[in-house]
Amino acid sequence: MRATLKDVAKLAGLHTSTVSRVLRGKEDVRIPKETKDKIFAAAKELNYQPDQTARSLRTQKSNTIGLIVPDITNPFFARLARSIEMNSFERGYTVIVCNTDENQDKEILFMNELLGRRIDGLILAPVQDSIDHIRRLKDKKFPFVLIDRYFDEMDTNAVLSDNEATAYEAVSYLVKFGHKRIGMIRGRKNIYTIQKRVVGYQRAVNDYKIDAEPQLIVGDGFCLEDGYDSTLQLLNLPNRPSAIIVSGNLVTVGVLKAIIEGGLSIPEDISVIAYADNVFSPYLVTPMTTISHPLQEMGKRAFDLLLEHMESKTPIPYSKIVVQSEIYIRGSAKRLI
Amino acid sequence: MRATLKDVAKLAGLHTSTVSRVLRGKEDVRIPKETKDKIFAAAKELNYQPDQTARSLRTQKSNTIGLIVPDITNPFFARLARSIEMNSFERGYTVIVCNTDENQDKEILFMNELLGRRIDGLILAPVQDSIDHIRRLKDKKFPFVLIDRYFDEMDTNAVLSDNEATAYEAVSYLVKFGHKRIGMIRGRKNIYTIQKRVVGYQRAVNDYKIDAEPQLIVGDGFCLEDGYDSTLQLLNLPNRPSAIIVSGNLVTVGVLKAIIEGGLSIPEDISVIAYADNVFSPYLVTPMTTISHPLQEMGKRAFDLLLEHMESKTPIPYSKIVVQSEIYIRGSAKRLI
DNA sequence: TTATATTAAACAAACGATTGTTTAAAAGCG
DNA sequence: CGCTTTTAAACAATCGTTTGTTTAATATAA
Repeated sequence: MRATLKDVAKLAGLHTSTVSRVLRGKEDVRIPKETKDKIFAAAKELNYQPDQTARSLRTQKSNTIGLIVPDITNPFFARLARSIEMNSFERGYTVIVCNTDENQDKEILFMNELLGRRIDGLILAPVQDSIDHIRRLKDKKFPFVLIDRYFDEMDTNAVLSDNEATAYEAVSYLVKFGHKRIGMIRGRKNIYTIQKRVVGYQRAVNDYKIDAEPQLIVGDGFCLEDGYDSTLQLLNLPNRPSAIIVSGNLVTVGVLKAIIEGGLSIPEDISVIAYADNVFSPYLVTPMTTISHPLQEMGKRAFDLLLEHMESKTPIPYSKIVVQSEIYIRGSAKRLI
Repeated sequence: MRATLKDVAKLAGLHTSTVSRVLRGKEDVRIPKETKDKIFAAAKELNYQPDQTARSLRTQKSNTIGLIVPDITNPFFARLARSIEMNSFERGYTVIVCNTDENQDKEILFMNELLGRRIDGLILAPVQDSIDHIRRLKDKKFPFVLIDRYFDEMDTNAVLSDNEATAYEAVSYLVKFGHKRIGMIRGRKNIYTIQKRVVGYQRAVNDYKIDAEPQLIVGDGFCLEDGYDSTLQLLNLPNRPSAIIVSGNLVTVGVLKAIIEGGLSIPEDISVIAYADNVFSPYLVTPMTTISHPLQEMGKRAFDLLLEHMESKTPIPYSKIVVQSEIYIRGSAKRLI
């Protein structure tokens, strides 16, 4: 069996309280070096390791945070998770990861589970089909930060990117290349991120007075199949767009699949700009022009923000951090003029 | 504050022990429906949720497992993690994920941290620079299963694929296409998986009596840069190979980078077969012929195996599960004859 | 009717730490 | 020397559950 404080105390011939104090080493109670040495020696001999569950129970702090994302398999969230995990561990926190699959029920289930495990804080990319459970979190002043997604109607901590701006920029870029009919494959409609992109797209379309048909905006999901189907929809339009803007790593793969299967090529037949974050983009059939996120930074800032809220005794104001995305110009958008 | 058992008990006018028994609902002690209802009502009213840390302390079971992988950002491990997480949650377990970055010290640090948190079991893809800490785990009969990697000198649970066979097969395939000089970019030398692939490669090279120079085997890492550098090494050989077999998702990207930058193309100038598991493979500059793993199955079997060992009171024999990898023939290997 | 069996629920001791409070011994001081 | 102060370490309560054991009340049997 694992050695407990009591074992160490017995071996050192001291009381558990003394051992605890010495091993924690926090208090300014001066304890003779001799005693300390005895305790350290005993702890070492027994290979003592404090029991986190006992400690958590007593201190009401688990040194654990939850991370709820749609799918860790998506490079976007994998890299976010990676950064969060690294930063957490540096500060003595451990991360429990949950995948919602964009399923609202699962998200709520996970949240309850995590809360039961007395996590100290939560970082989540919410499914956004409902908001009540998150409002409850806020009401009970539980520390959490949203990542990549947000509720305009609710003030919370969040780390986001400026999707409206980048979408506008993407359209501008294509317009400058002579495109007058641009499709958008949007990913899940309900998602904040996506809605902002649509807004940016629409604003640009209006500003530049290019084709603004509702059928040009399609899609409602982040799977490969969603990208595939959406692309087909656009391709089958009576007057098909000369370019499309697509959201999501997997969706982009679906787009490629549909275009290639349709015997078309990028950018000769159709131009593509993708919101994507993965190392493969430059090496695809056509090197993909992408809008990408500083994921490592986003992860770090999310954790730092969470930490601040977890450690503060008094409520502090929420922060909405917006990071800068970047367009990586590669070969998937063709100049028409 | 969060409601405790005591609160529920008070509201229901009963003792905590009774409440606990009813809420747990395990024991066959028959309790009047009336009493039960009172308790359920009270629990519901207070929105009672048991405190896992307290429960863990008492029951000596955390319902948490650890997962230590090199890098969750690598699709290989992301998909493994995903599968493990899903299966775990279904059985009431939660997963703490740690990334070692192939750093042995980190792995040991994580292991101790996780053990302190009283995880019930561990799944890990070890760094394999040392073995003592794992032997200790085994000695204390702590339930764990290795995934993708193994120590030939130590009998443990593991879920693996047959790397020697697939490497042999890959060489055979290339030989049948007329290749007589095949390079291997191996990834980290120390890793079991890699060593087996090298063995398979060498056996095939001998069997088919094709070029067997030691310089044809290069590389010692899983980063993009490792792939890049290794490719350059092979390309700069006085007599460069007509094909290469490469290990790792990121390494493969590095290979692509080097080949493209060198003004060469796949498979015209050089053929490539990659051990890779990602959705992009079919849509790369050249659709990549890959050897891929049933990752979902591997994750599931690893968890099931772990569960079996966690739940068994008596020690049970270790299992070494070998799953079937598959070669996906795409366009990156050229027929020379 | 008394003894026994059954039922329903309370009691109380853990689990392994942390931490406010107390005690006992040693040191300091006039 | 007698008193106070300081130091060193023990005491004991607590965190929120679970679970073996008791108790009290009721039902059953002889």
